[in-house]
Amino acid sequence: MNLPFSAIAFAPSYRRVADAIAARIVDRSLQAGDALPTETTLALQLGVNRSTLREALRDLESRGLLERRRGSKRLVVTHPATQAVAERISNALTLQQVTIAELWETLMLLEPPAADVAARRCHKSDIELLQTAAERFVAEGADTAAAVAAVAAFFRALIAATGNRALALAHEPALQLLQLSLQLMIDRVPQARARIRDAHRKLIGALSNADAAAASSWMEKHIRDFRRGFELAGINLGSPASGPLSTAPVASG
Amino acid sequence: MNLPFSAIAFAPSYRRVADAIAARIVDRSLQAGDALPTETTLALQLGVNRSTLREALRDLESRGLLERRRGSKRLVVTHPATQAVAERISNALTLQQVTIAELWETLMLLEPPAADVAARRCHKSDIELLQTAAERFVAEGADTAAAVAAVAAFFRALIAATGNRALALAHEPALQLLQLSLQLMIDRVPQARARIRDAHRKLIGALSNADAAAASSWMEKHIRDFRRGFELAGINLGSPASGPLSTAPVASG
DNA sequence: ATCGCCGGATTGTCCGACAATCATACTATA
DNA sequence: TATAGTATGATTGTCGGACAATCCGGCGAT
Repeated sequence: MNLPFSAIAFAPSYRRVADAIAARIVDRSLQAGDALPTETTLALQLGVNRSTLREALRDLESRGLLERRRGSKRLVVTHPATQAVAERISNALTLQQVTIAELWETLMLLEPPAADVAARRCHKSDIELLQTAAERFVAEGADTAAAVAAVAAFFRALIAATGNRALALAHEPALQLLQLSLQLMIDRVPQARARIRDAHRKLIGALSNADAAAASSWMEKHIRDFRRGFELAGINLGSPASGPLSTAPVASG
Repeated sequence: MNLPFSAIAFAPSYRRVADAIAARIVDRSLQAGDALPTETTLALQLGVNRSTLREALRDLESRGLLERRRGSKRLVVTHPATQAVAERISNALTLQQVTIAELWETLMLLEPPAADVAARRCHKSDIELLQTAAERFVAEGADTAAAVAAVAAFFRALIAATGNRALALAHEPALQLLQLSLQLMIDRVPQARARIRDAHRKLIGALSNADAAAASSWMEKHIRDFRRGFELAGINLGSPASGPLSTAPVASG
């Protein structure tokens, strides 16, 4: 019997350095908002060359653990923002060619019970956010992209009303990746706008009355409508969703 | 009236380079599995210095778009693995100090309807995976960590049975981050093992019979049990969940 | 207090270098 | 012939140093 050797792992130092810094962010000995020492001193402290350190910094930067304030030189410690993390996920899903059907189903599973929870918890301020999103949707006449953004904002506001950040992160990718299809749908299906507007109103009403059951069922109808809209618009539900895979220069603010 | 200037975005070239390469991976002109050119030629092609290029490569590497095969030098194009992406999310949630209650609630919303869907779709092979996970759970006597891993594997198998990858990614972070609490719970609550075992059996039965309603309701009981277990174990549901924030050296295989 | 200016500090980018390691072809040996 | 050993070249990881552009903070003038 030959007992198998476990492959020994050797990490190059740029990765060890990155992990060392990451560990200190995660265990909060480096607080969010703190400015990192300068590259030279950091390299000196860690005993590596500045080039090596910089490779590690790029790693951390792309993990969302570090970021550079606009128009500033120094790197500051940050915690990854929901939006940024979700974008990463969206990218991953896009690359795996996840279908529109899968994304829709995810929303279908997630949002109705989320609406239920939101109805039990939401405060006045949450309602107001929903209201403004709904109004923005109605206000957008020609600009379909803006209208779709308003729809997404409505969903986000609703999830925010649950106060559950894990939930927010879970639904965000589906939201991001469906936006293009949604836009196409609204462009092609004339009655979509009215139906979405109505759904928003009903949902706001249900949440205002803390009527969980109503909120859930309206949300279900709302999302089911999406699917019907997709079909009416001739969108192939089996086709992979392409999200905002724009690797556009991010103006970090 | 002063019309606001939109802040002009200037991206340093290491980021532009990273985005350029990322774009070619996303639009599949660089297929997964392809080996990248050598750093020198790549730097030459992109018109930047090798040091600069390497910073970009670290970025891509940490996005999961590139990886280095074990014991090899060349970087190859990859698509981010679910596991890796989920780990990123878990890290983000940890840093935001998401509470155990939030994670539990996410599972509570997600899994029952997922079980419903799974019951309608799952094949024999899916059932077998569930079966082995359940057996592994029973087999693990003393090793609580392994038992918890088996529980997680059961959940993963169930979500896999839905055939929905977006769903898989959505529930993964909650799964990862609850593992520690779950372990603690199983250690402290004697009857937990038996209840989990029973839940597994009932779920497998429901899925075998394609009984969606039963699957959903058993799953709901299963997860509700977790909460009761947490309370019995004296786990504070309001406390932030600390996941496997190990920045341990990853032996990429 | 606000504005403009200046010197030092810091980052972004480049160049060149070298040891360690990997890939490969070639050779020797059983 | 198949396996083990050896030599050679290519590639990566890491280093040191360099320099322009830009940011920061203080100082003086208004």
